[in-house]
Amino acid sequence: MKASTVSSARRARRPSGKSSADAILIGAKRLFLAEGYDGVNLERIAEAAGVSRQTVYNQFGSKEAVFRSMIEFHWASINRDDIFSNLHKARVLENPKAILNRFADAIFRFVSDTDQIAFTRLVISESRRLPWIGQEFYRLGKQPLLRAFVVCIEKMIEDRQLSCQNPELAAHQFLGLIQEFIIWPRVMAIGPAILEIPPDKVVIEEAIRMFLGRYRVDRDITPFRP
Amino acid sequence: MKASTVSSARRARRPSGKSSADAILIGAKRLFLAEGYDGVNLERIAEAAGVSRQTVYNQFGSKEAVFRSMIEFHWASINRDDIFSNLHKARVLENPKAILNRFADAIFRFVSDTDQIAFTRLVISESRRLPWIGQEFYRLGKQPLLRAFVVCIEKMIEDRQLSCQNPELAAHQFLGLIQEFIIWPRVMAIGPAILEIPPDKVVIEEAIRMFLGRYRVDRDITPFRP
DNA sequence: CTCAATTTATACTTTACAGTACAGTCTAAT
DNA sequence: ATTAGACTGTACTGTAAAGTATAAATTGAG
Repeated sequence: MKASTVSSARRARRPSGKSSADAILIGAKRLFLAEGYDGVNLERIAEAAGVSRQTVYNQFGSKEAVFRSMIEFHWASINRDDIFSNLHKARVLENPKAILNRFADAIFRFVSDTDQIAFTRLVISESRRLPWIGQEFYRLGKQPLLRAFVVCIEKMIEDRQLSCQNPELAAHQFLGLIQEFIIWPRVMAIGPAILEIPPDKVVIEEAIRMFLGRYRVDRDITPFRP
Repeated sequence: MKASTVSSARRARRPSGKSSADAILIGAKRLFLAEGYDGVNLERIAEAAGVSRQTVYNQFGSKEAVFRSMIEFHWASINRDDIFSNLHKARVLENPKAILNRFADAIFRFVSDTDQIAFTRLVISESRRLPWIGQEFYRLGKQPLLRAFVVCIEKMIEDRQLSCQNPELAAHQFLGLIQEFIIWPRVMAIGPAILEIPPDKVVIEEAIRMFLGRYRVDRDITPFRP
């Protein structure tokens, strides 16, 4: 019943540079992170990519395939080395406090550079439908961060700067001390924070203080007291 | 086209005892917690409650209304006093270690007695659609627990058992030290854990040790060392 | 017993979206 | 210039689920 079957196919073979697949994934990532799997349909993803819905099907075959590719795309686009490579380069004689500070800094960069808050929400929401996404989240996200930190701790133990039986546990403890303030309040609450959280600087400072209060080796008789 | 329009309405006016509304909420809670908002339709909720779908509409009007009522029902069914009333009764001379242990215990009971893992997942998943549920979760769940704990800490400070400038921060720190192991791994991963977490006993013991290492007042010259 | 409230079964409307089909059109490579 | 392949617009199917309407049936209360 439509008057004109004319004027279709304004573009064929994407002009140049990026493939349409990339454009789709970029749009899909933004939309999925912002509104969740069920909150977005392929129409909108196509629109966001400046592409027809049919093209999305041509390239990926199904919505779930788009989602899966988007996750891979997300992890691939993170240059982990940039974020915490220098953790490994910790000089032997460096201050434990400085090392911990650097790790905390790596966490911050990781969180802000990689949409971790929205991504965490997505993982939790969809891990029932797609069990692998929780595992990938750990394998590609948290695990490398943790591993790097454990290595740091072990180095400090070797250097007799720290006394610690279980470096893995200690690493988790430090993480917990920070995430409780930085990550979870934001994951739980959309929009403005519900609770008053102290400024990041204080959180980190206090986490380090507590951590060292437990694991620092006392080089003299007086206990660690700031 | 159906042969018989006979034999309908097997029951009218629920026999006795609980109203059908309660049965619906109980079923809804189980299903929503297990499969999320979108994962369940009212047909199944009605079925789980042994009630017709129409009755669900008669009683609640819409799916979202069922969900909202289910959340209220959940919080109403938690007897907070049972879980951590004795925190307030901490005897003046009691050991800080014992008090912390009791708080950790309260967390455990809270988590296991109230489906907190599944519920947390639900809150995170649906707080975009329903922003109030995140706030309610904090107001009715975490906040009371935290408040009670802060009071404990302040009491210990008065008794000169602890030295602490910011009891609220300290409470969060202790929480973080425990939740990192007990809550979040389970929230992130459906099914078997991905990472090896130490047994709860160890986690709590180490959290207390670290907490006291930072905030315990030293009554003699020797530093706290187990 | 009778009545009114309540419940049920069934059938219907509406909406939303995944996925498919296809014909027409543009561009790049040969 | 021709052609192959990528892309588009449009229209279609199928399905799932929310929500509505209604007549029949049941039961408790008076």
